[in-house]
Amino acid sequence: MQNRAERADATPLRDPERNKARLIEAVLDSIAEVGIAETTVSRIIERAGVSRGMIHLHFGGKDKLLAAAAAEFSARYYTEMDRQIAGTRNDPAARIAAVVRADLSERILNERSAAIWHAFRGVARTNAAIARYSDTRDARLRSMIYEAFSVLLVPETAADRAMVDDVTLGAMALLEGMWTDFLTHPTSFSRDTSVRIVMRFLAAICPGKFPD
Amino acid sequence: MQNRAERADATPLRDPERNKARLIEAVLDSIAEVGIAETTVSRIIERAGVSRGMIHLHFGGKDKLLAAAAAEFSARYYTEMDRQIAGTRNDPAARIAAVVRADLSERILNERSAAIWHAFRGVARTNAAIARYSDTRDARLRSMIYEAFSVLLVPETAADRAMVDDVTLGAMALLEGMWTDFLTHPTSFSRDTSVRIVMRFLAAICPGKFPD
DNA sequence: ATCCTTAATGGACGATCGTCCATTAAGGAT
DNA sequence: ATCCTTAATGGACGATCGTCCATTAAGGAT
Repeated sequence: MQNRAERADATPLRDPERNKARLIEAVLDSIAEVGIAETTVSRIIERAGVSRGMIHLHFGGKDKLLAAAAAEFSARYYTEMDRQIAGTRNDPAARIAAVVRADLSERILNERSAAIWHAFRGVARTNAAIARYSDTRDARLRSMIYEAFSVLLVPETAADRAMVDDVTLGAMALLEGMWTDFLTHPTSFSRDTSVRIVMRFLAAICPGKFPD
Repeated sequence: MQNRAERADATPLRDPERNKARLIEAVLDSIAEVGIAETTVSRIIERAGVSRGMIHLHFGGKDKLLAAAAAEFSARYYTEMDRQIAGTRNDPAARIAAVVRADLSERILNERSAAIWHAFRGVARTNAAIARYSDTRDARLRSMIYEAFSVLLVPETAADRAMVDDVTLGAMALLEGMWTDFLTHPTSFSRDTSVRIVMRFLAAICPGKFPD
């Protein structure tokens, strides 16, 4: 290892934030590649290139590091979602289409993210910390869709409001199912086909609301 | 322990098939209640009420027992599915409706099965044996839906055949999404609402094919 | 130049984990 | 009644696991 004076850049030898980020990234990579069961402390620190004591030092333990990784994964989801749907606030049909395209876009849905998401889902029921961030991502997507349909369908009667609930649930289910299809059939999956099918279902159930 | 002559019933002291079944049931119960990570050899044998060596004796190891449990879970799914859709062979619309109702029926979708299913999904990517039986259940459902739509929509052109593919994928996605909704919102989930929404989406995309 | 806070290290530790085998005994075959 | 196959037992075992702390040293404060 070079000493500080010899290093050309100004990378400090000590950088807790960088090390925390490396640990979180190592956890997400490890879950995507070998699964949660094989994501042990020894594998994590090896990937992150840090020493054994650092998980306890910065996160207080392995479980809290996993929770932090779930939080980061969830935060990245809606940061990217917000970025992709920016500018559609005044057009609910365009916003719904943008949410669907974003949820199935390469930056949000890819082999890594689908693997991580389903791994977290699988343990969320018995891991309260992971469940919290899993739910957060979920609720975020749901409220976006719900708000947009509330504007698009201008519900007045109780039946109208039930329609907004129903179509929101249906849209969520379709997107969720497409993620699962991606996970289970990564080679035959087509991003464009998935977007098209979801939009066809939504257009069919809301006649005249989604002009081509 | 009573000796054989004293026991009123004829329950044998040795019964390998009964013990295998107990182990598989203990694994499924444990996964549903505490998750795969906590489903250790010690917990499994405690639930099953058998001795430590029996997993190795009857299954060759813990991993093979988990695979056998996944196989059993998958087999029960389509046994029950077949039972519920019996008698709809000549009416594709009725068959699709029956498949949807069955997939969301209490006997197939309940808190235990949803928890087990998502737990298996979460590890399938990194556990080839579990992936195999996960895929089997999946392919079974898909082919039932595909066959029914092939009859219902009488595809002649390439576009017609693409429609069958699309609506099959959409139906699978909707059902998959409803299972996830059940898992993540068990209290607010409504079986009837879910069936109704899936059927409304399918009816909307296949006009006139699903008479009420 | 010296002090002080705290980031970082890495190994020791007890607590599991799943495997496997020597031993016992059930229960059918003879 | 005796033999023989094999189901069943339960503890020993080595191999991890995650935690934690004594120690080192980076680097800002004085």
